[in-house]
Amino acid sequence: MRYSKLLIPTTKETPAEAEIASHQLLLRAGYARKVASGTYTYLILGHRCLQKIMGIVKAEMNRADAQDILPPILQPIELWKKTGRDVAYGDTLSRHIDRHGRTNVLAPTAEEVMTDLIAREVSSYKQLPINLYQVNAKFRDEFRPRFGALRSREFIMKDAYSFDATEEGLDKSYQDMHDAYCRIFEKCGLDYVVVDAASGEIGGTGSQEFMIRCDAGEDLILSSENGDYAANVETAGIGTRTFDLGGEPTGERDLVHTPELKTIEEVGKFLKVKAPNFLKTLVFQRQSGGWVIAVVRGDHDLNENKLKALAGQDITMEFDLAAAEAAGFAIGFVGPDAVVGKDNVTLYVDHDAAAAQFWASGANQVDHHAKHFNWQRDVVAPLGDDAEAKLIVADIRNAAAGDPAPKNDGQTLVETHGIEVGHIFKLGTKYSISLDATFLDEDGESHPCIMGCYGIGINRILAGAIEQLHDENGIVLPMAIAPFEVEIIPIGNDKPAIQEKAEQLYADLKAAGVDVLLDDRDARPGVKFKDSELIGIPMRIVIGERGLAEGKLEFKSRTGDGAEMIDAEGAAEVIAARVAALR
RNA sequence: CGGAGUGUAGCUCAGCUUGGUAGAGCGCUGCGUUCGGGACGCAGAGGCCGCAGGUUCAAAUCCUGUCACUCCGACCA
Repeated sequence: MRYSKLLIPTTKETPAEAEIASHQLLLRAGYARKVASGTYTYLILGHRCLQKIMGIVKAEMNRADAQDILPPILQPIELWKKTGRDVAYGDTLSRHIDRHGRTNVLAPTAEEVMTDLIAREVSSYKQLPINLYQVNAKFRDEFRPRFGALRSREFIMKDAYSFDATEEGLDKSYQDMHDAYCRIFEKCGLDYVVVDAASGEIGGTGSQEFMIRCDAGEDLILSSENGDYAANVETAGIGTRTFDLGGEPTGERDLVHTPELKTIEEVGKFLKVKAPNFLKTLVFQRQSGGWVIAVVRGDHDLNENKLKALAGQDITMEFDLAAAEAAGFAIGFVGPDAVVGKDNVTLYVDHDAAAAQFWASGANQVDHHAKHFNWQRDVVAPLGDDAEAKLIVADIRNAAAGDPAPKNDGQTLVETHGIEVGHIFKLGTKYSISLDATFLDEDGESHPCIMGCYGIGINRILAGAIEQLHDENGIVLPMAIAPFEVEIIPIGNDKPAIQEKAEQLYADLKAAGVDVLLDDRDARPGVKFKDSELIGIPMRIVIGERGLAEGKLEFKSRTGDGAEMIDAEGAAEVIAARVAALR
């Protein structure tokens, strides 16, 4: 295509609204423009990129025998009521009432409509397994869209849904998708990592995320130093740790008046106690009755997934304050010994909080904290025979850098940030049961389909690629996903020989199947060079008077340092071969 | 939804404290010079100072409300 005909509004200045590199560069390089918070128009460069990514994704999905279909974005809410996700999704689910008063939703994902299709059309095990996918706009009314294409309200997602007759079938479908995803991200030229993930409310037995490593990523990844283990902090385990609840007190309990001080930071400053010497005590109410107290060290964060896995899913921190007070909890000032003397309360303590050392904690009195808390004296002894049932030491916190790796292989966990670009789940039968997607087996018995779902954020790949691959001059996209593969820059618009050579090379490269951009603008060379680097075209051919006099063209790779002179004669073939080698 | 901040030319911003005819740089248009790393000169176009009230002889500037956007947090597949 000809640069002069395209809308590529590059800017020298960085737009004030963009904080992170990918957002800034998407705007500066003229890839996209914002329409409203969390919604963007992708211009020619951005759109071509997205199409390249979609092409790779579709090719690999098709290769894995998944089929590309096109369900509607606007869906009747009745489908969502069947699975209860009209409620579970909350306000993130965008609703719309049509002229007849029917409520529709803008689909944030497509389990319902896909499963419903299978329920209607598939009835025999002979038709399974089957894998349906779409690449389509998705809408999530995020509380807080941010970071440009990283978290937008409207975005393009590839989502696939597998339906199997057996668990073994699901395992295979899942593994096939896992392998396809690896190929996709490799083809896109990205540094990615597969991590264990929490399957959360969606349920199921297995879940992995595909992360692009970069500092701007919203997710925290914990991995062992040798890479044998990697997991999202939501689910990352911790290796074996020791604990000791039996040590001697460090001193008499010392009550301190700490009015209006609630956070560890505030109280710590006031008491001159560092966070690792604090016990953080959190109270949960069990919906079926009773209470759960969780204790972690002040510098650690509770992991609700882990706690719920141990204590039950029906516990919540959103309880009525009056009820908590009635039960004897001085919310904001609770200490571990709040368990003493109460029925129907269970205490969960993280290993690192279960130590015999100096502790400061809440004092179980409004506006008071206590120094010299001691497990043996203040909790274990008073509980007596109840201790075994009511005091449980377990891993209930987020893993952090420096923790032992879960495999207990001597490795230590390190933290990195990542952008989640893909997520695969073993769903099981949750959706097939509620939408009645059943099949008859060989014996004529009816069973719900066993499902998996597999998502890829197309826009996030673009944003993540830019985040990962850019330099001080602009975007540096890999050949496979760049909007154009080669850019031709003629120097000297008034020189017929140069014009002619540029036109000829442009035509030859197009004929050779190369995506080529000809910068035919009447602009100074410096402007063309700067724009070329900013928009990140992988290969650049400069046609200038000096080189042409010797029958040469200048070839430069966006990633390489120097330029190289190549023969003008037969240049198209040489360049086309180099492009092909990097696709 | 809680906290913080910003809305002035297409973009980046100054002006606001102390009210008195709307500013700069970049970009854009025309002419000329220039032409291998974001050129230069001259001449121009372009703003209801987010919106609505209020105070005042007079509001970009002070007050109230409102909307939008950004960041931190919470939430979330």
